[in-house]
Amino acid sequence: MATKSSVTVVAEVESCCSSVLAAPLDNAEAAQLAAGFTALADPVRLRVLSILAAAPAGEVCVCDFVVPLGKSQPTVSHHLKILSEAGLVHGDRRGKWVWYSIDRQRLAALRAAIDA
Amino acid sequence: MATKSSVTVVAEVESCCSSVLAAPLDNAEAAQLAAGFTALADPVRLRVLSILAAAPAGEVCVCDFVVPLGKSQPTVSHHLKILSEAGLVHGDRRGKWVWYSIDRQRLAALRAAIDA
DNA sequence: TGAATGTATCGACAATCATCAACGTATCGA
DNA sequence: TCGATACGTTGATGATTGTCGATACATTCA
Repeated sequence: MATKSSVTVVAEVESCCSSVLAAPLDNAEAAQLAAGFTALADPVRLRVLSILAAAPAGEVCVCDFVVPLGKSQPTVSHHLKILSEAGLVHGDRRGKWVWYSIDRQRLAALRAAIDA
Repeated sequence: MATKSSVTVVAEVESCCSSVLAAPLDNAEAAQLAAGFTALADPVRLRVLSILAAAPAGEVCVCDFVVPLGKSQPTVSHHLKILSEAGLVHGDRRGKWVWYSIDRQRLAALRAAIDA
């Protein structure tokens, strides 16, 4: 990971159509897509998405990640932040708890980027 | 990236069916998938795939990556190795040259992993 | 065999990352 | 207002990564 814009690279990946396999990617497009895949490039974060997807209500409270992931609460919070900044999940505060859910549209955008 | 198996994680991602959104991933499956996405999590490597996909013959000689990528030959070789170890590309030596091509099947396997 | 060319590897460096302990912030119930 | 609980942030640390120069390996041609 050489280049990074450090903050929200959220918006652009969504705007469909930038497929790796279609156009010869320029540096900027490549960096935006890479930021998305970077969010997926960690076992803990993939398991976060897996747990979210398997949740009946489609959302999971932060505290319910700690035990299944076997990671400390700050570490879980860290990964959720990265997923959130990549636009792959969204957090919703309700009282003391924050419920996270998957943004399947954004996930689909990444999937489309490596679509033939 | 905390955990790493350091060598070829090639074989398992291919064996279909392990979707992040279907089953609650265990550590091993998550690590294998993460290794695949790690290979995609770099702008240079995404551009490598893009250049390969755009090539009329479907394959590109190593030397023809250097200028468009704007990276040194060792760096290009390094990225090709990573993509190769992830099973996303294959190199074919012909005389002095090595021609690389995309393994679209492996790419499809990663795509399927984030499929709803 | 030797020179030239295309690739891969090695060694080193700066930058980034995952992780946790400690602390700060926010919400709820008493 | 006070104490308890749920999350987020900060700071530090060890490991990994991307990069390049130097060098080694492989192949072709003379």
